[in-house]
Amino acid sequence: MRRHFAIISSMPKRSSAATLADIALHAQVHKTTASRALDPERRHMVSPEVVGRVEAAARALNYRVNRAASALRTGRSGTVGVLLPDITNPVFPPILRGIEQALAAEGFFVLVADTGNEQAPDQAADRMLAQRVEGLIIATSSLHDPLVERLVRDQVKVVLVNRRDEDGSLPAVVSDDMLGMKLAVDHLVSIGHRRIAHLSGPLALSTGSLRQAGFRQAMAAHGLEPAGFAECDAYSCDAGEDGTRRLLDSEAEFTAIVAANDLIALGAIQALQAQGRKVPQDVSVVGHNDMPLMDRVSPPLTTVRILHYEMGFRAARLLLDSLRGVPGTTSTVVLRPELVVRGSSAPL
Amino acid sequence: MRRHFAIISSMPKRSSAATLADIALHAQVHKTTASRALDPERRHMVSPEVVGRVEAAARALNYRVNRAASALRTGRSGTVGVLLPDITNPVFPPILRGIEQALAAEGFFVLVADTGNEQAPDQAADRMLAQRVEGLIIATSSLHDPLVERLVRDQVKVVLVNRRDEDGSLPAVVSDDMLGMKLAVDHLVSIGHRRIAHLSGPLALSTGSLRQAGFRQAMAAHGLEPAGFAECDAYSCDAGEDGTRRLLDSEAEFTAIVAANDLIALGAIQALQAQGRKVPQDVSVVGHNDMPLMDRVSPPLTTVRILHYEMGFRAARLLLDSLRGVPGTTSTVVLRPELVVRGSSAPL
DNA sequence: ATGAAAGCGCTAACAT
DNA sequence: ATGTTAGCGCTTTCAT
Repeated sequence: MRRHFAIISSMPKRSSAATLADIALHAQVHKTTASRALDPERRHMVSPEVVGRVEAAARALNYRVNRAASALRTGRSGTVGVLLPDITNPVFPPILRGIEQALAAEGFFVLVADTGNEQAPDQAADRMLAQRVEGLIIATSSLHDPLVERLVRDQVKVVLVNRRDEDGSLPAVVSDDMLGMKLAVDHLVSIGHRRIAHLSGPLALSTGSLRQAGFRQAMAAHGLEPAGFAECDAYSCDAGEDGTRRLLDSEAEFTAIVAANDLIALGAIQALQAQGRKVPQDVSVVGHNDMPLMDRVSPPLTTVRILHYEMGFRAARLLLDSLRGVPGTTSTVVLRPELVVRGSSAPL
Repeated sequence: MRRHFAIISSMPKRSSAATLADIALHAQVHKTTASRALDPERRHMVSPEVVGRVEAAARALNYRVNRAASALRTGRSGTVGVLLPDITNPVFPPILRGIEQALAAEGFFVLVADTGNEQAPDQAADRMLAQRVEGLIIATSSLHDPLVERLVRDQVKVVLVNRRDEDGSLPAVVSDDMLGMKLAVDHLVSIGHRRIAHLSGPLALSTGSLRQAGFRQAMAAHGLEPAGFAECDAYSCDAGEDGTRRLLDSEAEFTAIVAANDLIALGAIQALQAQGRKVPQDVSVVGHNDMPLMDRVSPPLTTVRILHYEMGFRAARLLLDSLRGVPGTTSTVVLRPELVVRGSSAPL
């Protein structure tokens, strides 16, 4: 096309974007030389004077390398895919931000798929692989995830974030879920609670399963039995309300609830108040995650703070290292959570 | 490479990903035919029987089209860039989700850049253009945005979301900011308030500017003068606290505040309470956006609900139409907000 | 230090 | 309905 126009007349500028050939022409060098001059990694092979000419030409023609072409040639697309279950869940934005900033610093881009309900993560992953992403960061995985297993079989570079696989064989960046629950239980015990119930997340997820195990272990360490238990089928307020109603119906007696997640905790508070039980006077509630705004809900939520941003950032770094063949990138990074005491828990 | 291996020995399967040539070989057709058979748009040119053979081969070899190659050939990358100022601001996740789902439905991918503080949106946009995104959805633009002007000059397809440009010449999907403020003011007036102050957002942004104008206009319609005004330099709790302190220092007398945004409203409540003023008994506060969790903060926030998800969804649709050359895609879509009355506002 | 040639994998245009 | 040819724009050999 452009060539065609060029023959007809000297076009005003470019009918489409400038290419290396244009730069080469303008700077009076071969396009190979132009390519080298514009790449910091290979610039040293070119005389400073030529580098100057090429850069000037690139600026004059508003040149931008065509990543589709270089991706085809080199096999590197400069993109990484991120699979999220639901970006509107407040846990994920800071994770995504950490991922994005770690990758942007190295010139990589993030392709995001919010796999939500309708669209299966499998499809999203396949489309991403067609886009030739160099690796995948997955926040959607369950303990036994067929998708993840398939990806690993296909030798796709994968890092899990916020979730881990059953046998811990995949690189993952997570918070110490067992420790988090211990912090919550220890806090409640220290202010006098003995009858403590647990609202778990989905047990098919590592977070749900590990936090439940952490709860039981922490209780046992104090010589206590769980005073009640209900599994919530999602990390949402609704699921928390529902789980709490089941807990109340079971006629379990408890003075405190440890929830697997802040949203579940908010649902629990809602359900308790609907039954006339005051939080924290009648029942203390502790969440997990310390999502944004948890200091401003009513009552302000006592919770376990997780380093979301850092989780995303380190997951991205782990993937970058793995792409560059740095050894030891199969390791799992476990971040240390901390307790944040607010108004939803009170001495018995 | 692969060719090389193939000569040495019959490799176990593929040393790298299968290509069209592999499929063609396997299905005993020319690769052009294979290409046609795998593309729904061109499948009709191929006999059903051959389509079957090709599809079987593709499945057997786990074939995925190389988008880098097809992007180079067709000039279409199947990606769209999204520029966000801060994904951790709760306004943006639902917008991003709407964008993502509208685009995914058409086989497009989203490249996200969180331009935050450090990295200029300009750089992100340039890198995206190098990636050959087919268009850009921008949520970061100010009223006079040099970046947007440059992009338009370069004929980049751009849609603004949640923000608009000064003269409304660019396609944009926004909420009716003036109407939103009228809803807030009318509500307060209807429950007896007369002395109403405004905490605006940054006036360089269309939302800040239009909401301020909407506030003044709505007040004037009731024959009222603004009882006080402060510009907040960001849409954040901190900026809201700061603005409220300035309002209080100015010794303006008011019984209600209309904030340009929920986070600013939360900051205002914080600052008022710190001065011993109760919300809503002493001062009513109305927010804007109805971010997630605004029904659970203390007191539950009266606010103006914006259709964030739909805003993102329609912005993406607008861009898709524009990419396909549908006429009339320069139009601006204005969505209708609605008032949500909760506990932060009360009769005088 | 620079240039020439080749080809990544795909699809559009042109045969047959 | 299928095949042939060519080339998108880049970077990696391999010369010079």
